[in-house]
Amino acid sequence: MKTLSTGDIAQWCDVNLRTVIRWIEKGDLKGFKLPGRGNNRVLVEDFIAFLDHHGMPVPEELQGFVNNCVLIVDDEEAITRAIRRALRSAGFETIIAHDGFQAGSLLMQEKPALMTLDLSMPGLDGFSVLEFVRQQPNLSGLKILVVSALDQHNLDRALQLGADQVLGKPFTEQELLSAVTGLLGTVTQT
Amino acid sequence: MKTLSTGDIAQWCDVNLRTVIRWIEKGDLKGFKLPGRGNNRVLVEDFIAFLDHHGMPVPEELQGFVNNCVLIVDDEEAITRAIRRALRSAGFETIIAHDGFQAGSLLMQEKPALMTLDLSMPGLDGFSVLEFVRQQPNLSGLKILVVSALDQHNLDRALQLGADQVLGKPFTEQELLSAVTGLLGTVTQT
DNA sequence: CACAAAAGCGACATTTGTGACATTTGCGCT
DNA sequence: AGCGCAAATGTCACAAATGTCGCTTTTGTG
Repeated sequence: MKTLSTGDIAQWCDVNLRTVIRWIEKGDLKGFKLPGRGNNRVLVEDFIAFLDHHGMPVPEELQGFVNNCVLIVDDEEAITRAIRRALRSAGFETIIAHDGFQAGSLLMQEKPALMTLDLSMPGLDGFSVLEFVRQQPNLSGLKILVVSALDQHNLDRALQLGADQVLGKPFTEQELLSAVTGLLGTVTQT
Repeated sequence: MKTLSTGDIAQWCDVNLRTVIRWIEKGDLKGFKLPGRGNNRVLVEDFIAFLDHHGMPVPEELQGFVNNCVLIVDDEEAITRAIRRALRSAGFETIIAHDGFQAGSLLMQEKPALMTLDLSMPGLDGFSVLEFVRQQPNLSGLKILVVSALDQHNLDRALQLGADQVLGKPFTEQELLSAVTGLLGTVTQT
C-alpha cells in the first residue's frame, strides 16, 4: 500500500506543493491526513485515478502501479478463453469468473480496472449486476464492457444502467480489443 | 489477541518507524510497552480504530473476520428476514445477499465472520460456492453454516466440501442461534 | 549460547502546512 | 486585440511534523 506525499505529487505534476494541498482540500484529489499536524498522504491508485480522470500522463515510475487487470464474466468456457487470449496478447492481466458468486468475490478481491459482463448467464441477471455495482461507491472507477447476444433494446438498457460500452455477439478480436483499450486506453501502455 | 510492532505499523502506514513511536508517545495511537527497554506493541483493534479515526485506509490483511457480522445468503426474502431478526436480537450484525453476485461481493467487501448459505438457490450452486470459498486462502477464517431443505446425503456432501455446520429446513430460531453462537462463540468474544 | 534481525533513541536534516500576499490564467465583454 | 475581473496558482517565511543516521539494546531463532 504505497502512498505519496504532497511534495511527490507536486513534482510529478510539475506544480507547486501549495496547489496540491488545495486540490486535496477541495476534494479533487482523494487523500487522507496523518495524525500529527495533518500531513497529507495519497494512495498511488487514487493518484493514478486522478491523473487518468484529468487526462494527465502517468509518470514512468508509477507505471507499475497501473491497474490493467480485466475480469471476464461468462459461463461459457469457450468465450472466456477467447477473450482471455485476446486480452493477454495485448498485455492485460485477466481473471475469469464462471458464475455470479465468483464474479462478485473476484471483483471485490482483485479490484480489476475493467469487467466484461455477459448479460444472459443462467442464474445471473446482468442488469441487476450493473445496478448493484453502480451503487457501490468504491467501485466507481470500474469500467464495464457488456458482451451480449441480446438485441439493441437490451444493450441500450445496459448502457442506461451504467455499462460503459456494449459489444454485440458475435464480435471480432479487433472489436473487443478496441473496446477495451478505448476504455482503459490512456493508462495501459507498457 | 494479536498485536503489532512499531515496524509493522510503519509499513502499513508507509511512514517512518520513528514517526510511529512519536504517535504513541504523544497518545495519538494507543499502545503499551514491553518490559525490556519499552518496545511498543499495539492491539490490532486499537490500530484499526486509529486508522478509522483519522480517515486512513485500512490494509486488507487486517480487516479479516474480527467482527460479529453475519452474511445471510438466500433468495427467499421471508427466510432472510427471519434469520436477520433472530440474529439481530442476539446482537449480531447482518448483511443480506439475494443472489450469487451480491453474496460474493459482500463477502469480500465486508469480510463477515460467518455466512449462512442456502444450497439450492436458482442459478447458484451452493456446492460450488463451498468449493470456491475453501480454495481462497484469505477466507480461511470464514465459518459457513449451510441452511437447506435437501436430504441428509446432500448435507453430508456440504460438510465434506467445507461447510462448518448444516441446518435442515425447517429450523427453529433456537436451532439457528445455537448453531451460530456455537461457531462464532470462541472467536467473537471481546 | 550465539547470531541475525528488529526496535529504541538522540541529534540533526528535510519536508510539509499555513497564512498573507503577489502573480498568472481563463474568460467574457466591448 | 484590449480590458477587467475572478479564480487558480505561485512565493515566502516560519513553525511543526517527519525522515535519516549511527549506535545501543532487545527480541527472535536455532
